[in-house]
Amino acid sequence: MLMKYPDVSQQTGTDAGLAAVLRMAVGRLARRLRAQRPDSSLSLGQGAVLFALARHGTMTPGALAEYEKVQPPSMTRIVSALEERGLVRRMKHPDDRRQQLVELTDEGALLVQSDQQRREAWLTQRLAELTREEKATLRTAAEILNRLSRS
Amino acid sequence: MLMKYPDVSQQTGTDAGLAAVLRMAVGRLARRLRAQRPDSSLSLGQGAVLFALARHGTMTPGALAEYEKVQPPSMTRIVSALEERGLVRRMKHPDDRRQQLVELTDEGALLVQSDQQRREAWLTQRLAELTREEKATLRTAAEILNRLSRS
DNA sequence: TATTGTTATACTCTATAACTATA
DNA sequence: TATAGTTATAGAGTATAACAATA
Repeated sequence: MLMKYPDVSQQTGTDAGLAAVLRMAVGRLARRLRAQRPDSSLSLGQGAVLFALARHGTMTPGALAEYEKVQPPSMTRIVSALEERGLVRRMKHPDDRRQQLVELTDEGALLVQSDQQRREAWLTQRLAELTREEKATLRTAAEILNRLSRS
Repeated sequence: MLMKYPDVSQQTGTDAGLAAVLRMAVGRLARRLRAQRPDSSLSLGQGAVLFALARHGTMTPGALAEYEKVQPPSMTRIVSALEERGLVRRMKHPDDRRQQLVELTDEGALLVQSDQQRREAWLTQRLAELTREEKATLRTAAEILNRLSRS
């Protein structure tokens, strides 16, 4: 193989090199996941919001936007799309009428539970081919990546 | 905290649960990285292509599309954008005139080298706050993620 | 006929700026 | 005045379908 430039694996010893490799890996997998997503299912952002609501209960649109690292208008669109599909419900905040509370409907909760396996089918299949150690690495890595995203 | 539904961390014991968590983590970090990218710099896809060319030398557009998991028309756009900026050069394939070979220009190679740290600055900063063990985990995880994307 | 790559077109997702309602 | 959320608009990135050139 022609190697005009130093092998990048040597660059992962530095934070900057690791950042480069990680950025590529994350970008490539995100594109791959998007391609695998069935038409009938949810977008990456919609799925993440349902997931967050399942974890945290009701949240305001603003809190969801901050949590998912998108701007408020983007969250408006995501929540509106979910509401049109009957998966979430917007309620008035009891104390502050500027705010809203977003909550899963029964249908939304069901989708989170029952659709999760189906939506992750491709990735689940790939994961099944990994060793226990590799899966443990990814489990730990996922937590670290979430921490990075939130900082 | 209101917990209407089981904590997802309990679900990571299964491949499907890990797939769900990993998909969220990757999607969120990809959005975050996109937001951090400076205007003057390259898109995620453009950067990945320059990176691949630096690693593998010349590649055909088709090979690049397959490697980066995008459709050929998308790769045409990416390569055209890079060529307009003088970062890559398209050459005729010596044996098959239907094909082309894409190669880094000197300017492109320089950008890969010198711009890498700058483009990953935000992520590098975040990585610096991690322990050695956590960084080692991410290094290993990046390799696994790349393998997943290619399978 | 099959393959490589491009052009044409449309869709999805996101952001910034301006606006409304409430505090 | 400041804050929460929405609407309007634009930009980036991707895909599918149709096409051109070559094998």
